Amino acid sequence: MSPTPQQRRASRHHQPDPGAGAAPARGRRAQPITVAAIIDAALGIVARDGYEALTMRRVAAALETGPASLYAHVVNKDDLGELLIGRLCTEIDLPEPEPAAWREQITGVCTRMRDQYLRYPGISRAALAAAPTNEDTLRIGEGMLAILLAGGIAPQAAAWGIDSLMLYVSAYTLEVSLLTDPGNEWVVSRDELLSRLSGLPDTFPQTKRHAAELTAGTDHERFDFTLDLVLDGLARR
Amino acid sequence: MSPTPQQRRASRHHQPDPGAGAAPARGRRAQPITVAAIIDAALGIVARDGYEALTMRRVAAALETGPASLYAHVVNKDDLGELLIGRLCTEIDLPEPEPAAWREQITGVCTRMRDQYLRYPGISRAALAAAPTNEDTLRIGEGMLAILLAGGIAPQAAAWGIDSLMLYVSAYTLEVSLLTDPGNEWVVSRDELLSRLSGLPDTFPQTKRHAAELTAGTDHERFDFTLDLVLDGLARR
DNA sequence: GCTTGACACGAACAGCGTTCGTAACATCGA
DNA sequence: TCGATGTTACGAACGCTGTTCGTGTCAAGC
Repeated sequence: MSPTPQQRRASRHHQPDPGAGAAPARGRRAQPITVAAIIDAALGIVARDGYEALTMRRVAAALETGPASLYAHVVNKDDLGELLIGRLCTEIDLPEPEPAAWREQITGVCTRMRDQYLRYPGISRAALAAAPTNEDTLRIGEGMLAILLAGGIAPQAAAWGIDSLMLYVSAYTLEVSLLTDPGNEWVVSRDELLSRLSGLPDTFPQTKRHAAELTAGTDHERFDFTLDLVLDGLARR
Repeated sequence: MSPTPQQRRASRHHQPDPGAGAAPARGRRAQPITVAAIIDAALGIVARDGYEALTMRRVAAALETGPASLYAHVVNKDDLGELLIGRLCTEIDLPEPEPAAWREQITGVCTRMRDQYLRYPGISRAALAAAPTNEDTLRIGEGMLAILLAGGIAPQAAAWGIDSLMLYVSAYTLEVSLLTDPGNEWVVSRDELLSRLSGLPDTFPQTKRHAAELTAGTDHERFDFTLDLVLDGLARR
């Protein structure tokens, strides 16, 4: 028998599984249901309608089947989320460490992760939930660790720094996704936001005075700013 | 009539509402249903069973009523989440800025937020979703802004720094909540994690070599490390 | 006493994740 | 060639969710 979804998941986390054998796949469909096909269908839904709209039933419908059929390939919905993150991480390629260019290399990886996540609005939710033993995310960690170490960062600072950076990328992209979601009632233009801050009561003196700075930042200026902040700190340790 | 939940929410965001008048509350219950009572009941559930277990039906049951009754006081579940975050933010007191002690003051506020969030596992999910115009979270922003400005940080750096810090606090607490959730299948001791990292294939050389550093950090050492990193960076601009 | 209007809530709807039992097929041994 | 075997696919159902609608029930105003 081919591995059960449970075994698949366990091996993705390098955990021994109370296992069984394996055998070739069989079936009677024109296009058999596979994990890869499920991931493809799911990513399509997330790209079009956001992570909130991702349901087992919709994935099944996209595959022209019923929801029950998915559970032969996927443990549950959380598992599917993890698989999606895994796929996204696999598509990120990591540069060979160049000691002199460690900052640019790290920024590059983070930026690629950011853009990858933003293509699938809200998927960072799954990234935040993904366990630290997932092999695909560990691959990114390995790559970033190699870059930082090559750049001369001390191992402990590098380890914790990577953690902070990946956490920040996930949180930032999740926030951006929520704030630009057209289904969100509170999405608001910069001008509107600025006028609301200026209209605050006098118990918010600093916020009113610096509303311009608080609402500043086009594109991903805020993102770059924070990355620089953290990398500056790492470089100095 | 007392304000509809919609009007309440709008005013919390300083948005004009297409309003109506107001009138004293009436009812025929021993203990009338109020927004405050709903928040209390909801926080009790989250504290005990986590944010995932927060259900309109459970909140209603705690108030000895049916779910429909809540919708006279709360717009929907997202609104309830925002109210919870608002309550938590209200309970955080902000120090009078002391220019010489700005670092300690900022760290103090972030730490209090962290501990507050951690008391209600998973609630940071709602914090990440909360709109940037919510008055209660703006209050924290105002307080931190005042501290940073008093400490001599440039307004733009202060504004973006606050953003990063609050985002990090939410993300960090969310991660910690998920990783220590006893219902989580992947929660694992430090020793177990370390042995899994060491058992990785040879395509993970750095991860295997520095498994100790990657799994290091008791209590909130990682949290303090990142805060220091960001504050160092802010101080230098 | 009667009307008015705000509050509370029972019942229901559509949709969700997940499980169970069964039907349909490919392969293998005889 | 013909079952027997084991695997895949899936219809139907369960229990739960957020939310809405219509009705009941009380306090206040005339």
